[in-house]
Amino acid sequence: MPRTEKQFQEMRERSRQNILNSALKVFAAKGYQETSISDIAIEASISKGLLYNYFSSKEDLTRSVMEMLLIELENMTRNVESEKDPYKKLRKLIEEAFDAMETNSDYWRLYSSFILQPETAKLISPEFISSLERIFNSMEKIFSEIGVKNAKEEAKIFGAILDGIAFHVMLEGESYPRNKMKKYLIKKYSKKNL
Amino acid sequence: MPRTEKQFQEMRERSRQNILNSALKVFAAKGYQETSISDIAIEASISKGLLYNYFSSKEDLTRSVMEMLLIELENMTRNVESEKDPYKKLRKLIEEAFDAMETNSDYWRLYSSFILQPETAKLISPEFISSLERIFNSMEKIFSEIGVKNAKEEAKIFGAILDGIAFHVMLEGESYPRNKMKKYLIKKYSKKNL
Amino acid sequence: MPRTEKQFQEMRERSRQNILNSALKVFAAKGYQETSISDIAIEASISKGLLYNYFSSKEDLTRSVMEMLLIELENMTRNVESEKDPYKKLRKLIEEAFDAMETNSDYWRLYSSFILQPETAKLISPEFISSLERIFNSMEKIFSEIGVKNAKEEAKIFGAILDGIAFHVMLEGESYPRNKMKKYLIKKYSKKNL
Amino acid sequence: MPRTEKQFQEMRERSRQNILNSALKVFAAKGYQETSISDIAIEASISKGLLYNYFSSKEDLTRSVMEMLLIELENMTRNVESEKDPYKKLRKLIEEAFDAMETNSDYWRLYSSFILQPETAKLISPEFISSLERIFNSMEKIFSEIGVKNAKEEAKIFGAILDGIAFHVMLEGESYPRNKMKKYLIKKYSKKNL
DNA sequence: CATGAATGAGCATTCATTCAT
DNA sequence: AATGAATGAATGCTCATTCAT
Repeated sequence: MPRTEKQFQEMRERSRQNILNSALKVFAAKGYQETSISDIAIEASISKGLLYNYFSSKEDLTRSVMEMLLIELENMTRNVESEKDPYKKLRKLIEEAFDAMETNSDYWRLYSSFILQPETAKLISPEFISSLERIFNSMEKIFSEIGVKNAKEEAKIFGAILDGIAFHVMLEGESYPRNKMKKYLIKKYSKKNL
Repeated sequence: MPRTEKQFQEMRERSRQNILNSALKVFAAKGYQETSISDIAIEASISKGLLYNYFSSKEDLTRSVMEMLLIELENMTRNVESEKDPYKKLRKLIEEAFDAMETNSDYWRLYSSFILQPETAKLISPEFISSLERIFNSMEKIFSEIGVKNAKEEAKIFGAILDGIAFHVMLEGESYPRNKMKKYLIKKYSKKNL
Repeated sequence: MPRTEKQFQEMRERSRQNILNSALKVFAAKGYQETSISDIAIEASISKGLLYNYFSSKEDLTRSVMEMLLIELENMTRNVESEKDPYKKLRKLIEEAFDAMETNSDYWRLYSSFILQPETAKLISPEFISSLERIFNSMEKIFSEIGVKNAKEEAKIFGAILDGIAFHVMLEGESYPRNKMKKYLIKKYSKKNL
Repeated sequence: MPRTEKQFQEMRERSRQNILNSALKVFAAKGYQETSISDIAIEASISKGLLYNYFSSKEDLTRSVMEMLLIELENMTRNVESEKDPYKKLRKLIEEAFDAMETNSDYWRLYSSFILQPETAKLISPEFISSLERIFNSMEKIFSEIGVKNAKEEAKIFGAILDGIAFHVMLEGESYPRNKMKKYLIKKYSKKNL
């Protein structure tokens, strides 16, 4: 009995996801430039040829990996929406950001380096920027709800603080006082101080 | 008759600077990995072989380029020391940072990507981190002079804001409201508001 | 439909042998240092890239070529073992050595130069020395069987004569009186004269 | 007062010898292929340019170095001529050969590898072969004086033994029983045994 | 005579991509 | 769909040789 069209599509999708996850894993571990198509095929336990059946080039694969990361980033901010209290939203944002630095530092590093390298930057910018705008907008709304003046600017500063700290953490590693800064930020952006 | 020792040294120094500047230019335009030694030699209008007369490897050249950038960065913060008034110091820091984003955005991008890519990061980290620490320390002193509580944390936040904004500017380019943010930050960190 | 595992293995083995034989040929004709990977690839009618699919480096390829030669050398002495009479063994050794000088002189030259050049010597020495020892041991046994006093030293001298002549043949080429020397040696090491 | 033509010639000759000795030293230490013109110029404490004032190419320099070695080799055998007794001549030849293996092993190795590598071999063969013939002839004369039958063949065998042992010593290094073999050969080629 | 900066062809090696099966 | 052998262009680097001074 031949497989149905649907089964077939599911198989393809699973295979595609397998490749994407493998690529992300190897990219994060070795860096983008140091990762060869071969490395990814091995990690995914498939042949190089098959990989080209799913992605037309290394560039195409890279673009898709970056889209994955983008979606994850958006999910992170979406989680925050479940909170009602805007102060709690801010607190959750801070906590999520610090958590990500801790547990997914390789991905953050990959993410940032994708953005900063001309070759990979050109693969994502448009989507990324609109995604970033959505995130800033939702932050701005939070500050508005709280009643902060200049909510737009404060949202941008808030975002810059989180990204700037992430950058410093990537740079200094363990020696950066992550915990102290997290607590300090939570206090600074609490009801009492805004 | 052979050239004098001094003549040779001058030739070497000129040639070395020519190569360093060319490398910086091409690295900034294309990114580190996409730049070949050939590209740099062409930009410098010399042969590949000659480049190796001055730098023993691509890594050596890269390290030297990064040292140039580091010195420039330190100069930037040193300028600030000429001010007496701590509020003016903060203002000058902000202005210098925004100026750098504007005029040297390629170099900033290169600089950040150097730090984020495993392969290039290892070439500079130690010096960079100690340089960063000096900068943070001088920021902390400024906040102390002003009398801000938690000067250490506030200095880190101040630095994170500047680097975070630089990151967002690299990302969004012209669409980022640099001027508005600069003014807002200057006001936020003025005597009236601290 | 993909090729079967077995088909791939056969392809690989054929290709590997092709490369090894081509390498031996070019090494023998031009010498190790003067032979480029390109030369070998051209001789083997494949791309340079493919060569690296089979051998991880020029060094690796060279090592494999030397192993081939070593095996051939051992086979030569092993043939001798089939004889029962120790005098006939000596005679056969002499004959085989002179045959090798004649038919495989390039390989002998390559072999010797491999051993004498620091860079290639390090690739084979251990195996070669133990192989040489085995050969000397079996020669010593022959002389012992014959009842020669100082069998060990006489074996070493016998080996030195063969290698020394080979060296002179490489040097003088056709002008060296190989045939006369072969006959003379056979007589010298015959039952009548020992 | 300008230098006389003669003084001038002497200076050039001294300079030339300096380069030749430096080249020999570096060739012997690092191997021919691994030695660059730069290495030799540094060893000779002169500039690369000046070296080309004395030798037109690396090949030319190499040829001259090999001629030096050849002359040294001939001197070695000429020393032997001072002895009257042919048995003592043989003994002295053996002793000189073993001494050379011990004290000048690097030069021997270089010498042999020169002969065995196609590229360098072509630079010397004709002179070398006639030199070798002279040496064989003088050996033949010694055996004739002693009254050995087949003096020509025995001379060739004697020479082959010495070269063959030198080859094995280069190969096995310290583990080769040089002293035992030297003594054994001296005895074997003494009045009592010939 | 003497210097060493400069050249350029050549080398070993890598890797994204193609393709016969 | 699936394989991995095969390609070829590109890369970092070396070095004999030349030449302006």
